[in-house]
Amino acid sequence: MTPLYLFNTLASKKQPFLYPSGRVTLYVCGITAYDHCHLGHARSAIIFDAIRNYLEYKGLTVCYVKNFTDIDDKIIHRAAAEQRPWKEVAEQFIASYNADMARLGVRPPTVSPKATDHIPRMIQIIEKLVATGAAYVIEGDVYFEVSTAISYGILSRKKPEQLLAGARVEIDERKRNPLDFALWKASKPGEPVWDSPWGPGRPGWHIECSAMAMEYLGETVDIHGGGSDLIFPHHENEIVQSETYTGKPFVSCFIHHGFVTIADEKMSKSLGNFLFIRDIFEQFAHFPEAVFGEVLRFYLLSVHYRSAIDFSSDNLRSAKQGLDNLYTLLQRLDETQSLSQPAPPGLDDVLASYEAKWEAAMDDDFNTPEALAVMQTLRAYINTRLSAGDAVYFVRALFVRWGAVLGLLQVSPEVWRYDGWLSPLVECISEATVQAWIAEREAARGRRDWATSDAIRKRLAETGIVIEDRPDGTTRIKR
RNA sequence: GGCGGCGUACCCAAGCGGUUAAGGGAGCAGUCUGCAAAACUGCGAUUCAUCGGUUCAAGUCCGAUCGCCGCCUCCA
Repeated sequence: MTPLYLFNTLASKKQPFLYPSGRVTLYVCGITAYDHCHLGHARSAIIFDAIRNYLEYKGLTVCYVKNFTDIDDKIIHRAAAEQRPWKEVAEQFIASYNADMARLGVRPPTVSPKATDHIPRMIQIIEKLVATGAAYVIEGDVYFEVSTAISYGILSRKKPEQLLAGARVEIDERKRNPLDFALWKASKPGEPVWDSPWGPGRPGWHIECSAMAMEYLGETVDIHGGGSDLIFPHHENEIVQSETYTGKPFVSCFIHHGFVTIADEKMSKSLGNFLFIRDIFEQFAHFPEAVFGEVLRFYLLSVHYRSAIDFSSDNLRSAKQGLDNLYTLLQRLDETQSLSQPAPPGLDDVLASYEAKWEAAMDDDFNTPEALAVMQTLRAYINTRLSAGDAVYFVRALFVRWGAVLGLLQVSPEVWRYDGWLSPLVECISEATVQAWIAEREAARGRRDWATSDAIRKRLAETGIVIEDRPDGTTRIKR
C-alpha cells in the first residue's frame, strides 16, 4: 500500500498515517438530537463516510463509531417548549438523522451509541478524576479543573491566559477557573436525572465522547474527527479529561473539516442561514432521491474537506453537470459495448496509471477534488477511445469502484437520466401523456412532417422535458 | 484584543519550490442531426489580491499591505 498522509490538527501539518495492524479506529462526534440536520451535518457525514470507505478500499478494517448526544440542554428546552418527554424529542431527531443519512447514501457507522446508554461509564471516569484531584464537586456539579493539566490548549493552540482575555468566557463564580468545564450537572426540577455519587444529575457534554470512544475503541483512538468548530473547547476538553484519566494519548490523529457557508458566511442556527437536508431534497423533489443524493455528495466532495464550501444553486447545478458527464460515459459504454469484447493491448497500463493517480490523490489527505479530476480526465480519454471504436468496457468497473468509495455512480445510468422523472413545472402532466406526445411525434417524423414534430418538441420543452433523438431513430426523455 | 485560515480564468476548484498553472461549469467553434437538443471533440489564465525579499528556480518560502472568513460561547 502507498502511504497515506493526513492533516493532523494536533501537529498542524500532514503526517504519514501508520496502520501496521491493518485495523483502524475512527470516532466522529455525532449530532445533538434536538432538531433536523442541516447541510453542514451532511458534509460532515459524507466526508467521514468517504474517509471510512477509502480506508477500507486500502484493505484496512475500520471500526467507525459515531455517537448521538441524546441528553443536552437544547433537547430539554425543546421538550419543555413542546410539552413532551425529552426522550421522545431525542428519538424523533435520531430517526430524522437516520432518514437523511439514508438519502445521502451514507453507510451506518459500525456502532452508533447513545450518550444515555453510557452513563455508568461516564460516572466511573468522573469518579476517578475527582479522586485524583483533577475534578472538584460543588453543590452536586462536578467540574474538571483545567489548571491541573499542563497540556491544556495543545489541540487548539490556545493559551489559557489568552482565552480569558477574550472576555467571552462565561463567568460562573463557583468555578475555580472560568475555563473549568462541567463533567456532571446537578439536575434542576423537572429535568431528566440519573443517580450519581454527587447526587441526581446528568452528564456534561464533553464526557460522553470520552466514555463512548473508550468503551468501543479503547484508550487511544487512531482517528478522531469533527467540524473545526469542535476543536475548542469540545475536543480540547475530551483530550484533557481522557488523558488525565488513562495517562495515555487519547487520539493519534485529529481530523477537522471546514464549514458549509452561504454567501461566504458559516451556516449556523444562530445566524439563521442554515438549510435542512430534508428541505433541500424537498426543493429538488423532481429528482429521484438517489440521484439528488449523489448530486449533493458530488458537490460536497468537489472541495477539499478542510476548506469552506459555499452553497449556491449555481454550484449545485455545476455539480449536477459534472456528475452527468460520468453517467453519460457509463451509459455510452452500456449501449455500445460489453465485457465479451477483448480489450486493446496497452489499455491495462493506462488504467493502472490512472488508478495510481487516483489513489495518490486520496492518499494526500483525502484530496477528493483531485480524485474527481482524475475521473474526469479518464472519462475524456475513454470517450476518444470509444469514438475510435476500441473495446473499453472493462473501465466501467473501475469507475464504479471509485464511485463506491465516494458514494457516487451507484445508480443505473438509465435511472439517472431518463426514468420517469417528473418536471416540477408540470406536475399535472402524466407520464402517459408525455409518452403519448412522443409517440405522436415519432409518427410525424416517420412521415417527415417536421412542422408537427417540432411543434410537439416545443410543447414538451415548455413543460421542462427535453427530448433526444438518437441515431437509431428512437427518442428518449432527458431532464 | 488573542489565535488560525483564505484570496488561482466569467463561476466553482486542484496545485504547497523545478517540464506547456489539473479538473468541472458557463461560453465559443467543430462533428453528428431534417432542424434542434443531447452527446463527443477542440479552444480558454505569459499568469496565480498588491508590493517587496530569499533562491539558479516561487501561486508554491519570508515580510508588509489590502480584502474576506473562522475560533476564542452551543455549534458539523
